[in-house]
Amino acid sequence: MLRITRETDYGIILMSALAQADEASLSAALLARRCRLPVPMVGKTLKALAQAGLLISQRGAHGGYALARHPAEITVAEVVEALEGPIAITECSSAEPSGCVFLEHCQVNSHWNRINEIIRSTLGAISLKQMSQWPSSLRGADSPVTINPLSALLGEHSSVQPDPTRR
Amino acid sequence: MLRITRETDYGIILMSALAQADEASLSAALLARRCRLPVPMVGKTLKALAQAGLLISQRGAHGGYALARHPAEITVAEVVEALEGPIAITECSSAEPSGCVFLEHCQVNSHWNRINEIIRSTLGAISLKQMSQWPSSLRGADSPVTINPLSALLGEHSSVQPDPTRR
DNA sequence: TTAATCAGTACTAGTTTGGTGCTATATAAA
DNA sequence: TTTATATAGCACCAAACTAGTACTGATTAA
Repeated sequence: MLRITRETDYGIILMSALAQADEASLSAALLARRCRLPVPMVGKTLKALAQAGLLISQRGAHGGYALARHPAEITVAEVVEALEGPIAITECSSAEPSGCVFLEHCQVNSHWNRINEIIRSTLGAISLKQMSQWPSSLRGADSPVTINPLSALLGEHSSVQPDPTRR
Repeated sequence: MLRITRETDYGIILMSALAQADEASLSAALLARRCRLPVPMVGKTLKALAQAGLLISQRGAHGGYALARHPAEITVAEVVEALEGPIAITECSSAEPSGCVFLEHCQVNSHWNRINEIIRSTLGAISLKQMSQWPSSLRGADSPVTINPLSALLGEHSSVQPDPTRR
């Protein structure tokens, strides 16, 4: 648990595929084939990403989707927030009022806010360029974000590869 | 989004209440009253936490629940995992095989594993004792966990208190 | 024996997720 | 101008999950 939705998973995969594609723009159908993902969901996901301004769409023949910015300047946090809304680990971590009248004597709320901030900045410290490269090159310092808890761990953790299956 | 369930939220609040209670043991009904949470959900949540070994339950009159260990030695990660199962930000980050046959040429999977590890160790670096204290005392160094991305941010971020409502 | 209290299970309404289908609109090229 | 190719925008659906309720049984102190 504590999981991103499958659509967000798709979103990251698709954006990564665009980041490392030779072509400037790719159609939804081609992207689906290249990433081996179901076509309808790919269309839906790309639409949402375009609406959020992370992709630029071109209609009509020879149309398709292209990254709106350089992959080093798009963060994982942006993609997650485009597809799931603001990152909020609890109801009370979100920007909108949650309607809880007990906040004033809630001891754990501010701690969750801090935890939320760490998660947000962790995801904000990883660029699409990094996500689109194979693990060994993750150490490259092309992230645009300065606060970077990720860097504290990179290279110190033995990369855990738990199981040989996906989806 | 990217949210813990409300039951987990309750779980942390309840464990924190136990951590700072004068009594060694509290009944579900009393805890519910003290935390202003719905009684049935409190009972359900406490049962699950006891089953996971984080609480010790005592049946019968004058029974109730008590922390199984010292609050400084119980982490937020443990509570989350007790109520939601293993922390896995994607299907493929979990320990169980996900059945995805494309893992071998999935570029983003290993990156998610690293992100997952950061989130897990962030939650594993925060003790119940810390959660049960008011924000200013969070800086105290009583966490049993050595790898601590939290420490990189503590004291540097201005505490954001977004909205005055909860639940 | 009795009242208090946890254990276990089953159930339900509502929401979210994952996915499908259809129609409208835009565009390049024949 | 027509046609094939694409995206845009809905509306819809089944399955799963979440949050919460209800009830019965077991345990224990007084």
